[in-house]
Amino acid sequence: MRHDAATQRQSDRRTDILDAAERCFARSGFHRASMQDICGEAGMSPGNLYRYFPSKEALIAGICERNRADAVASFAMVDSAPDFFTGLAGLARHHLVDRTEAEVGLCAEIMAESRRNPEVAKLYLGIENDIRDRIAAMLKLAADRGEIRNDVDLDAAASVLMALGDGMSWRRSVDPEFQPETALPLILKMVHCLLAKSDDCAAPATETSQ
Amino acid sequence: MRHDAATQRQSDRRTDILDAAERCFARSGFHRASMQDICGEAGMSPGNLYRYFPSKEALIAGICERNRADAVASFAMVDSAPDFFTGLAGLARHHLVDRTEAEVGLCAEIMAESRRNPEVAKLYLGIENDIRDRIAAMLKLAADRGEIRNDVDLDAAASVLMALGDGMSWRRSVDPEFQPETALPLILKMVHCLLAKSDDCAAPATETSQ
DNA sequence: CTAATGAGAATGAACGTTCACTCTGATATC
DNA sequence: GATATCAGAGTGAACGTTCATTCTCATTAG
Repeated sequence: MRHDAATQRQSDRRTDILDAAERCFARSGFHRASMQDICGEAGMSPGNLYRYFPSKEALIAGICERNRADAVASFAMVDSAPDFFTGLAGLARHHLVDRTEAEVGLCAEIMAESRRNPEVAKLYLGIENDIRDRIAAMLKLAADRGEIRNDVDLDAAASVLMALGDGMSWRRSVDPEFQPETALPLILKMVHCLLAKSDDCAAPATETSQ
Repeated sequence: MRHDAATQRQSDRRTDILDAAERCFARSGFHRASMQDICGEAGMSPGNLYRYFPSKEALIAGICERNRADAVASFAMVDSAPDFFTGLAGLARHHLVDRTEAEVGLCAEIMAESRRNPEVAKLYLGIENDIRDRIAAMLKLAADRGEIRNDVDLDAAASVLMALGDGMSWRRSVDPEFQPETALPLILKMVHCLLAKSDDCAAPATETSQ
């Protein structure tokens, strides 16, 4: 089809623009990054950029959606983990340590923007609910398998895990002195204590530290 | 002295303005609240407001400082608590449940702003370090008293506690469905597991829930 | 030729801030 | 006691800037 080439080209252009916008947004935040900045970064004039995205809001929404896709993808590793706590540790490491400064910053930007912008809020809560569901499913599966205790409110636990992750991620983006590597083992131990069967509650105290 | 009356009056006016600004900021955020809004809320013309504060930045900084004072004050209750875990529970309840929507929102606004505004960042990190130090002191005291185990990195634990608090607070401000009351007992239990001496690790499992 | 692609100047609204001015009440002068 | 003088609280229209968005016109591809 002749269409394909043009459509593909359009899609590529959109991706280029989103890439440029992402760089600008991570650097300066949604508000301080002007369309002129983004145009400069994308090597494109404003008039032309507006042929691909109808507004700055649309750019922000586009960035959020890409972020959503990435976040959901990061759950793939969980399915291939041998047991619940190993999967959780991998997820935590990916979320808290492996992500670049820019990724963490962009994520914080989205969180902050969701407080102001209803459009972004809807997208953001969509992501969050999606992730919570996945975590809850993880917990459910682990409970069925007998890997964790079964007298805990799983939905509440999922919320707590998310709040924990958000808090750490946020702190990392705000406090340059914060060291995720130091905190991670403590967190894992804490969660282990909360969820593990009482038998092996005190077992793995400092296996990851030092 | 004749000065006193005038000085007092000036100070009162500044407080009035900060109150108005706080209401506007909590409602619309730092960026979306215009100086006109604040002037309206304060019942005052722009020209006059600028006689008391040199810029919008100065208003924001003023709000942050007041917030700092409040946060520090909330640690008073800890000193009067019978033991560590009781004090921590009170602190957590105050921080996560008792605070109004507006207070939580304003706090989130400050956190977000600190990512953009170096002035606010300095103030915010000042607050945070102050609080971390207090938490670390709490932990140290509890460790000395033998209330908690002594093989934990106390500074790291303080960071984790703060991240936990921030994460919960943030979530409350962003997700209307989030219920702090449900999550609180889980969190307390988790922290108890992390810090309590292994003997009574599994002891208070669901004492607060149900 | 015409339709898509692109550039970049122009537009208009929003906003923080300023400025020239008024109003009020106290103090000093006669 | 009445009047002139003055400080400073308060006003609100206007200014300059920033920024998202649009308009006009050139270039290129089919």
